Amino acid sequence: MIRLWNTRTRQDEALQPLQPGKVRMYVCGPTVYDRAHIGNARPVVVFDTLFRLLRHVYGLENVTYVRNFTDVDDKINARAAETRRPIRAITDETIGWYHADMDALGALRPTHEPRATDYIGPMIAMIEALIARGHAYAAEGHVLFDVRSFPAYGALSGRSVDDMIAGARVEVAPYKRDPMDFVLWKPSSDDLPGWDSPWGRGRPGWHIECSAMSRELLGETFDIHGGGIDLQFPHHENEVAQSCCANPSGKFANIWMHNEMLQVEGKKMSKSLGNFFTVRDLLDQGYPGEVIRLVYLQTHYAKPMDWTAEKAAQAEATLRKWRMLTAGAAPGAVAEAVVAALSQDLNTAGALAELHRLAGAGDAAGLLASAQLLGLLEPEMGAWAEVTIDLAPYAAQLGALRDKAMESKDFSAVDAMKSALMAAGVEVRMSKAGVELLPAAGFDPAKLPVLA
RNA sequence: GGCGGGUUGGCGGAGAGGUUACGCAGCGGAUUGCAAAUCCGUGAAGACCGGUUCGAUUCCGGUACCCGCCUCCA
Repeated sequence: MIRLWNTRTRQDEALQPLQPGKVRMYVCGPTVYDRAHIGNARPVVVFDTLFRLLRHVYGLENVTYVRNFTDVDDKINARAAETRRPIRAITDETIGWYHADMDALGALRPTHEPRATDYIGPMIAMIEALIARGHAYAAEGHVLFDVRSFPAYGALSGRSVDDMIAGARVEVAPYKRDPMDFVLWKPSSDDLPGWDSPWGRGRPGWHIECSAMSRELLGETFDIHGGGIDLQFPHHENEVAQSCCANPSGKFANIWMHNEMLQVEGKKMSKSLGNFFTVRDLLDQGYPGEVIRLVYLQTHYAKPMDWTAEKAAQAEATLRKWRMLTAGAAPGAVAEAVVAALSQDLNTAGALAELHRLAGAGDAAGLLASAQLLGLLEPEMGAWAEVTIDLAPYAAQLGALRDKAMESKDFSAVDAMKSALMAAGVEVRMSKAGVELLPAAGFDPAKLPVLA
């Protein structure tokens, strides 16, 4: 039994699939105009982990996961104008980057990754239905959603239309009936991408794509809708309004899940503070994707997460240890305690504690299988931890120096070499049995001492 | 101003109304030429003020501080 915190009802609820035995999930994906930053990656890892849990519990073929690409947006248009490149070239390239970067974090590809521009027809149809039902109106080439026509508007994010207007930082366009009315369709000038519609050549507003694509691919109602908490308002609120008003059933997503934001070294990530990183930046700096993933999993998804270099170093040390312990082992059964922790509102930190327990008990098979449920210790993600250089000659030389020193009682040469090895991130183990060298956290072959 | 979230030991970070979280670091011991690794043992917490309770870090109320959204940037 999987329990999840539903931000819509503000309650902890048991996941009871609307179609018994089959789970359908929709997560808001990126607007593709630039590299994904590490904040964008958090929902990817969070919902990938949920996807993996769902597949484990319900079976691979019984979970449908949809994550969209927003490839029509004014940010993309601006990027195209500024670089003088075709829009499609920018979105195709960015999608390629996104795939490469998220793959590196061990995120499985969703079942469907629809592009908004492939669903303009369904969007137009949905907008027409909203007009026909009296929830939207056309004005000056725009189509707007009439928020006063949907009494539940604001319920998802816990606001009321009147409160929001009191806050009054809303753009009041003359053609709006109510300041909170939002755009479903807007006109495009000749230099902007546009599609023919009953309201003239134009393009969709931001929110309608998720309503249209989720209905096409998952149906009017589905089980889980996810995304960052920053999307709760207005994006998700507007999705709810559109879908509930356009769908004959009047229903939409059952459980809403929102992940909290990410900070860097205790501060909001921003370009002005110089703490803005893309996933690719971190990968290029030498942080393995698996290490980044483990850092993410250490914090419960509903709490703010802080990215720090210190955490990454600890995560790297942990993964090295686990990889060493499980080297050559075949995955056994996934530990029940790990599934139980994840089933409790995706308690990844609790699941990791269980992994530490398995490691402490020396259960390599259980550790491997359980870690892989979390997307860790996957064989294809372990290249970074593999020893690419043979340390045996170093061990031999250190051993020889040590043997000499045992007789002469002068250990200075041994200590010097040991220090050099440790500076290169090598763990030095000397015992009666001999000398053993292992790569440890921060291992850097370039720093190894020169052999005599 | 409106709405939402957070505050746990040196650091990170969970669960549970009463019994050891866990990881890293620390301390004592074994071991070691010295270390490392390993093993054994061990100290350390719940922002603040009230309330409910036999008992709260865990429930309720308030205060303070921090963060996010409401506005292009997640």
